[in-house]
Amino acid sequence: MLVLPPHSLHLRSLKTLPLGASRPGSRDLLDADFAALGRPRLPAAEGEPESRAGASNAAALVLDGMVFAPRRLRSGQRAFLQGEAFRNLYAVRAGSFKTSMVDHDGRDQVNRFCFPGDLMGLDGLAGGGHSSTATALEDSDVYAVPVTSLGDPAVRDISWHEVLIRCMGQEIIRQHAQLLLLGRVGAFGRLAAFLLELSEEMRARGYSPMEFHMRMSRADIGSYLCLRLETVSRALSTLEQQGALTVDRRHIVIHSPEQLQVLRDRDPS
Amino acid sequence: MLVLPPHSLHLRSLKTLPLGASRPGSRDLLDADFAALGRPRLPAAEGEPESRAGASNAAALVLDGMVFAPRRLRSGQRAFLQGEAFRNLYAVRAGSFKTSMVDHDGRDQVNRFCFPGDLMGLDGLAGGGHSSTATALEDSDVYAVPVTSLGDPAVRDISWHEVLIRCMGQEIIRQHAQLLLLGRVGAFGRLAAFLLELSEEMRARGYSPMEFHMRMSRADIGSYLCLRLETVSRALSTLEQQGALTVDRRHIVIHSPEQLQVLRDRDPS
DNA sequence: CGTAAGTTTGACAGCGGTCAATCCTCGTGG
DNA sequence: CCACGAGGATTGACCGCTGTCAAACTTACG
Repeated sequence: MLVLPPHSLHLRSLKTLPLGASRPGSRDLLDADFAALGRPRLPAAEGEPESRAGASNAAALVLDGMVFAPRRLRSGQRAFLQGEAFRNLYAVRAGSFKTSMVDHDGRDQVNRFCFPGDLMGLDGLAGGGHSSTATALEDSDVYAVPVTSLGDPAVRDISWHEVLIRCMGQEIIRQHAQLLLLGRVGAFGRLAAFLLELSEEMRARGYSPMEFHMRMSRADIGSYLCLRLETVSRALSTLEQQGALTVDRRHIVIHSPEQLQVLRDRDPS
Repeated sequence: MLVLPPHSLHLRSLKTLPLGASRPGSRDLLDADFAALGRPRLPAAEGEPESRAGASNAAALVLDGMVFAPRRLRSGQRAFLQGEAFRNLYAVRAGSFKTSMVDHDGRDQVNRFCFPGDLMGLDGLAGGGHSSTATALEDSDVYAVPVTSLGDPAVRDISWHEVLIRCMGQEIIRQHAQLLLLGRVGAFGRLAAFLLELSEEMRARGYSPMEFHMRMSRADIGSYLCLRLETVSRALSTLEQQGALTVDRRHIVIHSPEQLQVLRDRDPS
């Protein structure tokens, strides 16, 4: 049985707060936290001996039993499905995901892209089962956090509730900001905002914010931004012609973040 | 000091769950719950004697002190402002509100319309103050629920946290559904969805779902649906010409909800 | 090597945005 | 009581952005 070190999820929940609030070196702390949750392992049960380091402190005791072993998901596999009963929240340990909803016609809308440290499945907390599907964009690892940890009197922990409430508040703000974006700007502004968003995710995880690899397809990006994939492709090509960035397949090199910011902030439509 | 009867907010939190889950007569219960919170009163402090009926049961005791007297807001006044420190959640007692975000240019995006029983200000729970503004669309009453009730050990109540988590989950689902709508259908489908949404709100509160008065302007509707006000006006006129509804100023009579459903569900782009 | 999936690019049409004029309703003040 | 002005709503004209359809190309993978 794995245990949750103190603050690990709490720190993660603060990840998307204004960066000024995070102290330097916080990323290392977070990585350490996640590493302490257990080594990556394959889905097949392996009896590898568990290192119980850190299991004996107080916070770990309070949350003991709340987190299971990480699960490895191959690209395209789903952590949970829309309509499925709500059993777990999922914390991304490695890799990336998209969460999407499908309507009765089969068209699906991407709600969010998730990276290490992100919590998936919050919509299930409304009580009606999962209302979205989480699909791995590459081979990824997730921690499953059983929902029973919320209702079980033995595990009830106010701080864990507060972490959750904070995460959900951030999710709500994220969605509002997305709405604001869609109402304010056209295809170029939306794509610029998306690229800057990705860039920020990369920076927050210690990768280069100026050069990165997108794991999602053009169709996924289009769905996320309420655009057709052709429009996304065209806008990328145009931005490349304008010298704002270089795009090779899914590899992006940003040359002028300033230009992207202008498109995001001032481009009417 | 007013007290919160057992389940009152909890019942409200279930308001937007699938209707199949709500039992008949639930609306009367909800009204009774809100009525028990206190009579409507003007903002000026009036020393009218407080009826303490129901104050002595266990649930009321647990939540005692969490709810203040309702506040009367005139049309156009704000319950809270974007950027303001987060001090209260607000439960609508009577009237209606819009919550909106403004960007650096002053353009504002309506996120949601709120009616009696709705909880406003959930975005403040992320920890960074209010990220939106709540504006009364008519003379309205709200209950202010101090955020201190969340952190104060004396008032800590797991069920209250769970109510909040459930409300936030529903808010997240609502936003996802809105995104799905925007990506799927064009102006007519969006407007049809909006009218059916309003219709459902009216039905849930005991008013006629086929004939009602909209308190929001065309500009507000357009902002909410990511459309210009002229497009909203045009679409309304066209729907009227098609016989789906009658529109007189802000008074709506729906003649064919079926036609609206078709527009919402099947109309591409 | 062949098939499938993803991407790019082109042509074209239409929806919705923009600008503008007019109308209507309501509140205010003469 | 009426005149006036402001804000909201409607309608028209125009056009540009983006969706749609289609074809060609590249890469990945069996």
